[in-house]
Amino acid sequence: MRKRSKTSNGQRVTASDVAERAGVSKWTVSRAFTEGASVSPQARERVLAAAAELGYRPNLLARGLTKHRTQIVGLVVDEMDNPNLLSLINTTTSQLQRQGYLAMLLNISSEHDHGAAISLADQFQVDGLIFLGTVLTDELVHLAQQIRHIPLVVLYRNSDNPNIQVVSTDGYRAGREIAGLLLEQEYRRIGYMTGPVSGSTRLSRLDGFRDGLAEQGLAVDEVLEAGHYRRECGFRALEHYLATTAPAERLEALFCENDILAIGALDALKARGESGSMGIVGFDDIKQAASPAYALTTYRQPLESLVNEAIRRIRFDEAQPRRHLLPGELIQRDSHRRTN
Amino acid sequence: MRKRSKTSNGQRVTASDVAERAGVSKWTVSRAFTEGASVSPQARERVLAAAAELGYRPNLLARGLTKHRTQIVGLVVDEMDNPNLLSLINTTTSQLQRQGYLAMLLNISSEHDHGAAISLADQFQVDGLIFLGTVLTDELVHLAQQIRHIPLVVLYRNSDNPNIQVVSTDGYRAGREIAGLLLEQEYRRIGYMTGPVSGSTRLSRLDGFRDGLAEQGLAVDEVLEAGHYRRECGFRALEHYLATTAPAERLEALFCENDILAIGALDALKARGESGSMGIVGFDDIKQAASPAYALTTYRQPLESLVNEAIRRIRFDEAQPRRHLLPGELIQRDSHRRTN
DNA sequence: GCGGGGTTTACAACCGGTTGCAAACATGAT
DNA sequence: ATCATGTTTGCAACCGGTTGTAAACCCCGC
Repeated sequence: MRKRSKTSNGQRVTASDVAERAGVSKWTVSRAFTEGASVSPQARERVLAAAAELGYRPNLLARGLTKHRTQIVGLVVDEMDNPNLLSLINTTTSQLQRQGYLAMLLNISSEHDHGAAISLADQFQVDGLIFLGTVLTDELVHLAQQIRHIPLVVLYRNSDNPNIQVVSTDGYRAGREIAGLLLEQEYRRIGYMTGPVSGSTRLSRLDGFRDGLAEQGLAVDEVLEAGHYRRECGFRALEHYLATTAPAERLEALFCENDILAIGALDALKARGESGSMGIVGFDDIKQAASPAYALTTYRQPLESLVNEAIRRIRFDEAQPRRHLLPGELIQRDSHRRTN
Repeated sequence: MRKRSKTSNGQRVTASDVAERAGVSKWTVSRAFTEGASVSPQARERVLAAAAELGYRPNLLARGLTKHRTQIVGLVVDEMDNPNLLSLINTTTSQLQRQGYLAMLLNISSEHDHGAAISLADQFQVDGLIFLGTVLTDELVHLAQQIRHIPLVVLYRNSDNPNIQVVSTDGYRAGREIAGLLLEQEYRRIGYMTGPVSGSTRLSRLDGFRDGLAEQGLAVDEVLEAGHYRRECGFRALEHYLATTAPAERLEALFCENDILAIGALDALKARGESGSMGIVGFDDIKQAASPAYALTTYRQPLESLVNEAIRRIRFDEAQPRRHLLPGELIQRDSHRRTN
């Protein structure tokens, strides 16, 4: 038995096969598939027809080899236990696909393979790397930068490393907008609930919030520390606060760093039968936020735009690293309003 | 300015560069990097040294082109809103990476690109496709099978399509084991809580459970329908049951299809101050299950083994499609025991 | 009928590896 | 010293595309 005769019995249909079928040479086939190439309309027509009949689909490895561009983006992901991450992965990948890119998932969360994974991605000639909600160690950045000149983008997070591209939601602006919203409601005693203290995510958001309040001569009265981005943590933090603070002295409104925390907070109010006694605002606009049980007022990050911007930066590999902050959208539901 | 002189100034270090440095020919370099090739130890030594000095890393596109194997596995994912999926993606990708594979994430959840995504994966010559918790339409299977001969594996789910490889936890066996556990506790009135009725996942689990109980002459007394795999749904389902059933007639034990539901159920008991009045068993062993607040007895799926089996099937492309069911592990904590 | 300008197309070389083949070499037995 | 055997190594060809160049072609005006 022979090994795959070129034309007929072999599984793979190559450009040469199409060429033969269409009565042209394989170079013409290649040109027929590239946008601005000089091919006569009728030649292209014939090629495309032949390709369709034979079910030809170009081998992207071969193409990548010559073009030095693969349309693959490495998605470096950490913290695989953060449920919020899933929605980020979701929008990122689907947006990438829509733009003709494919995502190679590099899971950094387990053990020490940080270097190995990135190196592997490099060997596959990825067009760029997107870091998704990763705690981006300097080691990691260094690693990625020295390997080859791969465009790096940190998405959704704010890295303070100045050598790296950042595409993220403008937290400062969001904080201000939310401050404005709460001031409209004429709250005076206003608080903030924070998750893990590490994230620089928090900083800009809280800064903007502070500055927004300050414009009206107000300040953040109380910062509640929830510890983690988990419903129970938000629940307990507010529960504890309510239990230890006299009603007259309580906060009138609370901006939570995160929808998860906000929902915990709403649950805590409900559990004490005090729903509506405190205006609550979250951040992210997760699915549950829209449920009528919560009707959580929150701030939606412009996920699609963020991804597209990241892709743009990979595609054109902007010269000097710069952070790009996009505004999100305030989603007004009911939870920020007084109802009693 | 010239375009990348081959050896020195060009970014990319190729096998030829290494060859020159090591004083051998590039073919020897290639052989030094393949496992069972015939190369003299000292030649390999020199090549490896030169490669290390130059920072050579083989171009995997080129390798894939000739070897017809890429070490890339397409991970077809749907239902991107199922939080359980994240942990599946996590273990799957990290296990793949550990085995030298890379995962290309194909997000099917949005719109109509089912075909496009799979076709794209094919063009990248993926070694196989793994369907992860996907509602696997026949159209999808057909599509994937006709394109090229790509090994397909459905992971974690039980497809009833006989033309397709399935690697999954043995739900029937799990059901029996759990039945056995509950019988050991001498419960008589035993129930089952189900999520969406569609999944064939459920069937085998419930079948095994039924058969296990039947061995002792018992049956499933009550099937509670929670609707979705969400905590609130489990909560409400049990809450409603408790509210409408006289204490004397209540179930003594309840096997929930899912830890999420089980946790909802535990919360419902707690909310009524009846914690410990009903033995609860879940399925999956999610993180929360281990928390002392729940101490949920559950059944852990052998995730690593499942992935490895899937990889094995992709690598060796088993001839006839067959389903492969692996046993999981019963995790006994406290929630299945009587405490009052 | 011929030469000039613009398109199309064929060709060769290449991207960066792998692999079958045969020559070169080393080894040990006779 | 000779030969059979086994191991290394160099070479050419190839994987399936792309791209620069040069030849072939077309249309047109002179």
